[in-house]
Amino acid sequence: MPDEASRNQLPKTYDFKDVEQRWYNEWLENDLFKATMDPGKPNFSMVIPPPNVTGVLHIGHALNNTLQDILVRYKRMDGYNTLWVPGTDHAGIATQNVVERQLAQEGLTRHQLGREKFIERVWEWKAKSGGRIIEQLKRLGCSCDWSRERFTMDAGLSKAVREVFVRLYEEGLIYRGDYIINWCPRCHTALADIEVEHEQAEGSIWYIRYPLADPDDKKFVTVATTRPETMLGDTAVAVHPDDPRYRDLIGKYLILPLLNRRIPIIADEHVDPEFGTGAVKVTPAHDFNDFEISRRHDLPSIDIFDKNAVLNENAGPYKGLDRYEARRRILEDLKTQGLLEKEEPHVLAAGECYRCRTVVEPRLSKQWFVRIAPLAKPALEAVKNRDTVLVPPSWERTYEEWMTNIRDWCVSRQIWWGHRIPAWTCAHCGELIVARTTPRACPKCGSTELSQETDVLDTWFSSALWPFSTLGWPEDTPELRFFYPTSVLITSFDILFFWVARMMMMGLHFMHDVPFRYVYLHALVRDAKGQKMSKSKGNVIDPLTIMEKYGTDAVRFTLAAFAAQGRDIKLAEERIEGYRHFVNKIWNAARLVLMYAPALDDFMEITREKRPQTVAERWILSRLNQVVATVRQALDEFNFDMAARELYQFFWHEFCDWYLELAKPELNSEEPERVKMAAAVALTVLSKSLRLLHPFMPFVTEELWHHLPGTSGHIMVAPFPKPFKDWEDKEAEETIANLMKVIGGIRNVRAELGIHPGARIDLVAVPHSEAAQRLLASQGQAVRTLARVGRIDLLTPEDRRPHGAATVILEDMELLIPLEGLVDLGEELRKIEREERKILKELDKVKKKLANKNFLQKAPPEIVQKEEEKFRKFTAKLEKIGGRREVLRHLA
RNA sequence: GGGCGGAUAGCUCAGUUGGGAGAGCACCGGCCUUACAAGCCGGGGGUCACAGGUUCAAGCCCUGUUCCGCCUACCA
Repeated sequence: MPDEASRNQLPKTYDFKDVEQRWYNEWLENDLFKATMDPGKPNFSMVIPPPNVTGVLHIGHALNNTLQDILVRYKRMDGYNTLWVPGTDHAGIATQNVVERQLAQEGLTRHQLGREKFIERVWEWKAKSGGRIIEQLKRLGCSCDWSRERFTMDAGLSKAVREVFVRLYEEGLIYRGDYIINWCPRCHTALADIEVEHEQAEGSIWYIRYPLADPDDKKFVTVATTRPETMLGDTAVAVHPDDPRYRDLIGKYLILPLLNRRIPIIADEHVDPEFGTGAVKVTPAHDFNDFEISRRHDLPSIDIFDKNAVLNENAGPYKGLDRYEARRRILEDLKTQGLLEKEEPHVLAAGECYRCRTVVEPRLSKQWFVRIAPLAKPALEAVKNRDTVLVPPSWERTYEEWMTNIRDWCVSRQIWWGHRIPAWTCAHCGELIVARTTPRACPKCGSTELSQETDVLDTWFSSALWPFSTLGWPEDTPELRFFYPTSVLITSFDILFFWVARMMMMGLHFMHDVPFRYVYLHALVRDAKGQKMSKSKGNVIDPLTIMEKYGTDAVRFTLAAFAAQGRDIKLAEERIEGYRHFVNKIWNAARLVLMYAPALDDFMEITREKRPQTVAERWILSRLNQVVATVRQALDEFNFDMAARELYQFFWHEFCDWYLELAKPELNSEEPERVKMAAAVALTVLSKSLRLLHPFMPFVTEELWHHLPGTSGHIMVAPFPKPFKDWEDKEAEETIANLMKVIGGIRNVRAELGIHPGARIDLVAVPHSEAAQRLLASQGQAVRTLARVGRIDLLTPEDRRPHGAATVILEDMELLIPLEGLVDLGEELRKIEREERKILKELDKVKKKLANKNFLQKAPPEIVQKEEEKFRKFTAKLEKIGGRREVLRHLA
């Protein structure tokens, strides 16, 4: 804690460098992030979307975790038991790839190392570099309960995975079977449908002739295909049963070119006679549709690829060729034999592995699947009846669409890093055993020769359990009872299906309740031009670099201010620079307020008992009140951008630009009571603003908090401001609004006439109402200070106006600035005529409305009243402008 | 093919029950005014994509069109 002298003396600019580290450590040392389980308080809990252990903090993480931290800090200050569970994901394929690349540098493959040694290597790597992203989250200021950090491969979480797998198997919701799946020839594993990405691209479609085995009037059937190389695995050609072109051929045989295999012509409803030639080659082992057809017609499957998508012995002369080389050769050979009819351009969307971008190969193999329909149904219902609310709600339809058309989930992966599937096969009798613990002997035949399934589970299988596995499930822990379901999940929309949907399914199935009450889906961070950031494009904004450069608070505030619902964030470095200026503004406002802190002695903040005196004081407190309400509501509704903008606008343009300027005369007054009151109001607004800002900018607010008089403890656990009804003051707001018009008008005249900002000018004011008189009487000091006015003379509307004066005309007031010689009366006349025309136009619109009977009848009375008020104001202003115009015409 | 979102100032975007078009940045002009030049003061700039409709009243609601994104899909 700073001593009294340093408390009130701040350096001129804010240096975030040492501050950030210092306060983060202090929060940690004081256990301020730790969850409490006080039964007397409401709960707020979140689980972090676990970043990959391999990961490095990118701008998407920065956004995601900033938003979570804002919410959890807000709730913590607002008196909730808060729990934010952090952790990382083992990211099977990605992590395995990283370690394999390392091995490759040593000239090794994982196969040379063997499974156990390889896994050891991965753990070693994880111990050494796996914590990097966690450290980076700390730099971002995240207030996670680090004592509860979890990893998806931890013993506890692994136990949960086994429990879930076994239970689902016992319930018949997991099965093993030979099906066609997406195979990545580079990662050497099966992928789930959702892990395959489709990008449209220009390609070709080839028309190939398959000769009839017994030619009659027809010699061949032409098929169209985008993948000629798969013809080696063809076991039939299908046509639509009603297609007149082919009806007679059904049941006959074709000779598959190149391999000379006899294959039948079959009839299947699936074939679209309109497309291509209406005849489809059927390759059951390498195409999803063809696989379905083959099952309907009991056709054989011929796998022509090995795990690298290189042609195998079933490909005859093409054995050993890579699939693309094979395609070239096959097309060449067909051409030579006169069987290639034509090639046409064709748009297609080949599937790519989401981890490595290799084109995937549909492949028939033995895999494990989760039967999804029974799990998806309740997950769909939960969103429909709003047990879980998606924000923004536009995602509901997308979610529904996906949940309705979802297919069974392939969960087995042919890699080594992950949760090994708890299934064993008996070498003796072939029995399949699925068990929580390693079985010693086959329950059927008693043999001890059991071999465990070598596949591991999809990483998303374990992350689907995250909201309850991290809280201790399958044990019945106090945390689980206290914090499940979690309050909110904040994540990026692109993992809605990968992760959110699966957590919904698993949560409902195993916990009998949704995993979270709200899901807030934020957008992607793109570059300034709206392009996705990528290393290859070189347009990446690295959060660590910019945090280093502008400070963490500026980065966080920028991300929050741009986090509008349902829209991508286009981020440019200039934005962050702009918000760094805001951080500095806060710093300097605090410096000013603290200069007057000694005057406060015991008085401190404004409370119920201490009533503000001046109109400005009443005004700023009234505005503060509204801001408190707005910020709270915005955060409650996940409108982070609105909350941030409101705070920015209020603090800078109302508190700094107007209140502090208006307060300066008070602060420098000879009367101690006035100084005290002004300082107390300033301190109150500052203190509450800092608390409102703390969730967004934890560091600078904490630093300043400790310099404020009368504070204790840390701002991160100080109460979040609540609105205070007594401070509402519409009258003060109106007065200050009018004062701003007066000062603004005079400043405008000064600027237009090129009067030096330091020079004092005199003012002649003509009030046309009592309110105007009161304003001039009570706010003369403010006008003199903020508009650099010397004398203020008052005239009545009947008095003669001074010659050669610039004019400002308000609704109930004329302001004249006598500047003989400086004012070009001709220009002044033109200006006033311009203004007159503008008001006439406005007045015309109002008149039309008021003349409209329908408007008077149907519009709500308060709107009609408003229009009448406008009519009155415009007329009054016009009258004064007209008078002034006449005067100027005579003079000019 | 199906679905979703966007089009508002030069740029990036707010505008939540329909009721006088806003902010930040950029730009122009003037200021080192004792908190802040990372600042202060002033200023210009918009047929709210287009066409209809509902309404006393539309940036906002409805219909259609154009353009731009994204997601999804087994026309080979």
